[in-house]
Amino acid sequence: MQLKLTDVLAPTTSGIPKQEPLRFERTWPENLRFLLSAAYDGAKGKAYLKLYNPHTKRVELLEDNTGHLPYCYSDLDESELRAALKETIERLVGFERVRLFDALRQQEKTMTKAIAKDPLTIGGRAYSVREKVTAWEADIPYHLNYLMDRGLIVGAPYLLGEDGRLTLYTMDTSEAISIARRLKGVEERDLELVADWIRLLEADQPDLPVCGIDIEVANPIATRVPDPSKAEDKVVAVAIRGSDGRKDVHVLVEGAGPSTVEGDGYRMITHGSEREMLEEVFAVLDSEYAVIATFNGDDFDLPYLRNRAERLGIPKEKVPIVLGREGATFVRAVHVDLYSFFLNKSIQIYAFDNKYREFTLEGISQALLGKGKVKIEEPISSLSAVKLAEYCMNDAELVYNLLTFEDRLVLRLMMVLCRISRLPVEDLCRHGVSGWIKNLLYFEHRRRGWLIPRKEEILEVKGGTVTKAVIEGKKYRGAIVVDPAPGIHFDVKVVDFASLYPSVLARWNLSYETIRCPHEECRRNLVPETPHWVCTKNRGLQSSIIGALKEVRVGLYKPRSSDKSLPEGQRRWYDVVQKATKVFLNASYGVFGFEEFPLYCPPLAESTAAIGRYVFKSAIEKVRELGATVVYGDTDSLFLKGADGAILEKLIRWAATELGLDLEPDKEYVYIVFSSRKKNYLGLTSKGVVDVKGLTGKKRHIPDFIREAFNSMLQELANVRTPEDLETVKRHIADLIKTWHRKLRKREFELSELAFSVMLSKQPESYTETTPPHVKAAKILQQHGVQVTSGDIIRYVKTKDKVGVAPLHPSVKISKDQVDVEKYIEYMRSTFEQVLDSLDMDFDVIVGVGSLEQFFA
DNA sequence: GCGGACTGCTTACCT
DNA sequence: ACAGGTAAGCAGTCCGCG
Repeated sequence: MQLKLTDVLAPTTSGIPKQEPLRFERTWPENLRFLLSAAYDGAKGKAYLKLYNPHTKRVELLEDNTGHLPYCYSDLDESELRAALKETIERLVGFERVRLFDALRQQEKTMTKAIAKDPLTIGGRAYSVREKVTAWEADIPYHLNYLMDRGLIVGAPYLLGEDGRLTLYTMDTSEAISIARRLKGVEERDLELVADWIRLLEADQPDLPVCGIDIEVANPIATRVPDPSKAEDKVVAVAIRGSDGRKDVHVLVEGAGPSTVEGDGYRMITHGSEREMLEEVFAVLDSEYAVIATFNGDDFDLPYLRNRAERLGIPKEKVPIVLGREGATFVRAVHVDLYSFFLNKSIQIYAFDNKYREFTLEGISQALLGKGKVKIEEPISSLSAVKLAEYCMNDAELVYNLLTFEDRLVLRLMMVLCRISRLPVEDLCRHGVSGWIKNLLYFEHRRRGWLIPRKEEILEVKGGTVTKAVIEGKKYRGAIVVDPAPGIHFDVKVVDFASLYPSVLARWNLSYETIRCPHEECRRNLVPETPHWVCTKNRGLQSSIIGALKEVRVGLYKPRSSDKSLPEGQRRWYDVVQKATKVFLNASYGVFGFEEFPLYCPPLAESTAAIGRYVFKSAIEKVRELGATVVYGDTDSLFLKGADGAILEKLIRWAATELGLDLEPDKEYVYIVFSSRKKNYLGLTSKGVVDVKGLTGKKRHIPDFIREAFNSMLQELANVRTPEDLETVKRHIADLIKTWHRKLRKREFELSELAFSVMLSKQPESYTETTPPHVKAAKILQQHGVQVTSGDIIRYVKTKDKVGVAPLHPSVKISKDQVDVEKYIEYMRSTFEQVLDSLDMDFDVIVGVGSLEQFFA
């Protein structure tokens, strides 16, 4: 059955005119610039912008000429403010009465705007305005405030006028609206917002000159990481890998004169003087690249270089590094810290599909590039110049590759995320997805002339939650998981609601200002299972903006990312946009249930989940009414048996008309195996892939030995097409279990195959309640002088001795005899049982527990 | 003093 | 520092047992 929903329900996206191929390095007007970042120049007391000029391939700095100043709002009047701000009054320029829209109370409000000479007067000092009076919008970093007030979006192209004015350079609004109009499901009232997203996401992009850098420091104590704030030790190597082909590694060889040697695919430049070496490096970093990437440069490389330069007496104007409170950047380039970017959970999960686990250069590079660091046996300070050069160059190469692999995927992803969040790249890298959404919503408030509410205000006006979570300690009830029907089921079809929570947000007008709004007449518009109501008079801010983003993702970028008729380069770009929008949509509900989010609104998060449950339950009921069976379901997906094409079509049409939501056919399983456990199943999809969810056999911490044994079972299961095939395959599975079991018994394994690898999520000392095995192993490592920190993956094997575990590490000697084989058999048993249960098989019977055969094995 | 039942902690997963 | 829901292993504790 091939149900083509789009044919039934809505016009396809093929009705949308295809864009001309994306325009990289095409002919742009002479005054075209790309906005890369904004910053504050403390010395001049002014904001400035970093603009990339694609014609000269250089970054230009544009100082503010609008007279913009830092400010915040207060509900006191001028005289009250003057009295309260006596200590800092000379740093204030003045006060203005302003009218703003108070969205919480849905009414205009008069506020006093306190305008300051510098950002620290607003916040950051003991006498700052926000310390002395209740202030609004006083926590926004000044450079972000500046971008918001000028409506400027980083990552977007602008035309630079003679007067320094910047005009967004994109397709016309009318053109964007005509595209928006053809997307299905876009309401007339949201057309403009949808068009705005399209303009922004379709805008041209430059091929920025980029590089990756890495430094090495000679520290006398090998186990201690050098302190960048002191920068006491010499910088012995700096490597730069650039998109212009530069592969330079500068190495300090004291006593020797300057020389340039061609290394293996790179240039090694030796310096007799550290100072001269750094000056030469600084000159390159101050002019050649628009984007400079590091791995942990915010916390190490850049502050180290900056402070080391100062120690060496290099004049300030020759050091292009700017240190800020949150990190570091360059004067004429933007800094991208890949470490903090990859640390971002949303990036890890949604953009990279959980492909990397560890947040080290080695771990991430291995997972994404299939390459790693150069192995060295000695400490940095005792490496030969050539070895050091090779090591440092390789790291810079990895950094560069991480930024640029797959057609600059990461760089493009960052630039799209900047466009969506309206953040500069540096800020984007440093903040989590809640920071991104915060900035987007703040920006929209400013655009509309709305006052950004204070966190306490929202809580006071909107109140808390009323539902009870299933998990103790959670704030409200979440999604429903249907009990799976245990056993093997043939011909199962899955349908799911496309981006359920964002759709609910959009469809039910959910926003912090529309939930429990002040209008009496809206109180009847209740959210199921709660006493909350939703505004019927005004369109919610975040409801419309997230809704619009969802429409462009679903209507444009998702289909285009897999549209084989498009050129590959273009498809890749659409995949980047598709990924970036996914990250935003996925987080758009959760942030409102996150206490630290400045627009935290418990009833809003609670209502979103409640409507999600309502929708889900209604769908289950509808399935039954249509005569099919729900064999499993989780949050937004339904696994159906006995649902033919006609039933699916009816179901989907029902969801569209009755709920206004997209229910989509997802996978089809030839067969699927459920135990009684939720979030645990295995099935063969119609595409011939064995899909495994949640089973221990696929968890990443388990020993390779067990995973391999489990995978060999999956290979067998891939051969099952009909119930008849099952018996043969079950026999094969029994055989293979016997084989793997025998291998374990006879100790035919390498220690490394038996290693559990579990992440240490805190410092070992911080485990006060219990001492889990991986923590025991970590503590043993410490006793052997091995450094362990939070975030490390600890590898250990289970042993027969009293401790029960031994870390697997070169510095700890263990032998195969120490292994507790019984424990591993037990682990293997429980891993397999999750599947065998439902196939009417029994691990113990297969391996013959208590049998003579086993006794003599 | 010992073992089973139970609870809470921890990690990894699913949506 | 997006959310809640689920599974599993293990450490530690409670409880019964003349």
